[in-house]
Amino acid sequence: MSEEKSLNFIEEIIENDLAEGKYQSIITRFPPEPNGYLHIGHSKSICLNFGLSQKYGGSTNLRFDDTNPVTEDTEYVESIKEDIKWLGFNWSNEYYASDYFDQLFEYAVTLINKELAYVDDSSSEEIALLKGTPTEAGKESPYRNRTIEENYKLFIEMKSGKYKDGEKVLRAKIDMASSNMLMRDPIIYRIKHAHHHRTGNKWCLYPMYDFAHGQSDSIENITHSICTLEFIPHRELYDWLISKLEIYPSHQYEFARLNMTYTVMSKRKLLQLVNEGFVSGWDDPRMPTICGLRRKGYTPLSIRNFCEKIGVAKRENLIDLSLLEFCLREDLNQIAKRVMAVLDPLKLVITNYEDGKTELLNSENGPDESMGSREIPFSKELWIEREDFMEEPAKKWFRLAPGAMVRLKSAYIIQCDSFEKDHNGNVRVIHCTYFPDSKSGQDTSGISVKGTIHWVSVMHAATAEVRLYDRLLKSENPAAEEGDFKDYINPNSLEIIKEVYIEPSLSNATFEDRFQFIRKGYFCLDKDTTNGHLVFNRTVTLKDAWSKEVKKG
RNA sequence: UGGGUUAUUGUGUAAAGGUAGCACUACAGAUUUUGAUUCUGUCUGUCUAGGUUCGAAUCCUAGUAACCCAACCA
Repeated sequence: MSEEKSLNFIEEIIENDLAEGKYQSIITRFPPEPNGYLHIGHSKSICLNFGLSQKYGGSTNLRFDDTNPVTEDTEYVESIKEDIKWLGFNWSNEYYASDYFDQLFEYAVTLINKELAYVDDSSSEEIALLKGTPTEAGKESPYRNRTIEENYKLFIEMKSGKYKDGEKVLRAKIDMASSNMLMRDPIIYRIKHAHHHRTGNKWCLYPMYDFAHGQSDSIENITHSICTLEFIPHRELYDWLISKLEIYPSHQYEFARLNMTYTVMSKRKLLQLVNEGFVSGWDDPRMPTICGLRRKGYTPLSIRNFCEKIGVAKRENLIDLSLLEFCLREDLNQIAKRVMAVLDPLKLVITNYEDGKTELLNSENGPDESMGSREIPFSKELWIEREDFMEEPAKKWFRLAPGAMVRLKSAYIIQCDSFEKDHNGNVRVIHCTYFPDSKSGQDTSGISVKGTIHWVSVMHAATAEVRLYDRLLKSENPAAEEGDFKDYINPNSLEIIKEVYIEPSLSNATFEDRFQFIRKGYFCLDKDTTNGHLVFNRTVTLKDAWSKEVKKG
C-alpha cells in the first residue's frame, strides 16, 4: 500500500520540466475576464493554478483579461479578488492585460514590419464570407497584400481615432487554407470607441484575446499557461505569435472544465437566471457562484477538497453534486456547533413536570469534547417536530407515538400518554409523562429507547426565519436537455419558513458560526439578518436514512 | 462530409506491457442520547472488432461514439 498520490497529467509535465532543468521554478496564472462572477467551475482552475505553484514552489499571478472594454467592469474585479481570497489563495502579482496595451501595440507593429500583419478594410460579413468553412478553404482578402508602409500608416491612424468601429481591423497574415480556422488570418486588433474600466479613453482599438493572452503570459514569464479544452485550437496561434515575435516561450496546456449535475455553469445562463428573476442575485444561495455558495454556508476548505477529489484530466465530465455535498458535510461535521431548532412545531406537555419550573440542562456543542458544552432551558411545555410524532406508527418507527417512549435530546425519556386534535383533525398537542431518573448523563432508569428527538422549551424559545434550499434545476444535465434549460427549473427550490423556534443560545449567533440544527441539517446566518430578526440558510441537509426507508415503503 | 481532443463500474479518477485500485453514489450490517457521525462489508468497469505478446486498459490495425473549431467574445 503506497501512500504516494498519483500525479495528474499537468503535474507530470511539470515534474518532467523541472527534472530536465527546463525551469528552476514555475509561474502560473489565473486569468479571469472581469465580466461576471466566479463560479464553482472557476474554483477548479483556481485550485489547480495556485495549487501547482504551491506544490512546486513557484508563484501564481492574478491577471485580469480585460481586452473587451464593453463587457468589463471594476465591480467584477473586486468580486473576483474577494472570492479568490475567500477560497484561501494569495496571488503574487495582480496584473491586467490592459497593463500591456502599449507593449502589445508594439508587438503588432513588429508583425506589420515583418509582413505578418495587415490592415483589412472588409466588413465583418465580408471577412466571415472569405473565411471559408471547416471543410472548405478560405480565400485571401483583397487587402492582404498592402505594403508595410501602408499598413503601418493605417494602423497608426486606427490608433489615432480616425476610423469608426468596424471600419478596419488588423489581421495576422498566416494561412487562409489552414485546417485550423483560427489560423485563417485571425483578427488581432479591432476598433472600439469605448471607455475602458482602467485605461479610460486612452485607446480606441483593443487587442483580441489571441493577441493578448499569450503575449501577456510571455511578458510575465508564465511557464505553464493552463486553460480549458475549448482553447486547444488556439494553441497553434499562441505558439505562432510567440515564435514570430521571438518572445519568452510560455506554453499552453488544456484540461477539461468542471460540469456538475443539476447545475448550469455558463455565464450566459447564470446571467439569465439573475436577470429573469429566477434567483435573487448572483449571490443567491442556489447559484453555483462562489458568492452564492459562500452565502449558503459552504466553507473554503470543502470547495478546495472537492477540487482535489475531482482530479484533473482531459475528458468531458459530469461530476455528481453529491460529491460536493459530501465534501461539505465532511467539513461541517468537524466544525459545526450542534444546536436545537424546531422547524415545524407541535406542542408537547409533560404532565408530571412541575408548572413554571425551569431546569438548565447541559448539552455538548459537538462530538469533539473540545467544542465544550452549554446549558439549555427545559420546562413543562416543549416544541417538538411535527414529523416526530405518528398517530399510527409505521413499521421500524422509533420516534413518538401513542404509548411509545423516546429520549428528549440531552434531557429525559418520555412516554406518550395521549394527544388532542383540533377541529380539522390535526394533532394539536401531545401529553407525555417523563421519567425523572432518566436525566441525561445520570440515567438510572434502566430504560432503553431507540429514538432521540430534539425539542425547544416553549417559554424559552426564540424565533427565527429559516430558508430551505433545494436544487435549482430538476434535470441532471440541463445543458444536454432539449429545449430551454429554464424549462427544468425546480419550482420548489426555495422554501421559506417565517417563524421557527430555536433554542435561546442561538440569539447570539454570528455570521462566522456554522451550526448543525440537530437532525435537521447544517445552517448558517444569512446576510438578511437584522437586529431583531434572525435569518438562517440551510447549507445542506443531513444524510437521511429514514426518508430512504419511507421511500422503500 | 476538413481539422482537433477524448473514450476505464451509476459518477469521477488511478494503474507508464505483469493482481484493474481509490473516492463518491447505491445497497447490507454494527455502533450511536442526531435514523447524523464512525466502523465493516457488498455490487457493477477497460468503446467495438481484429492483431502482436508468455502476458494488453496500456503496443499495432480498422472501426464506433462524444465534445470542440467557421464572434471585430474570452
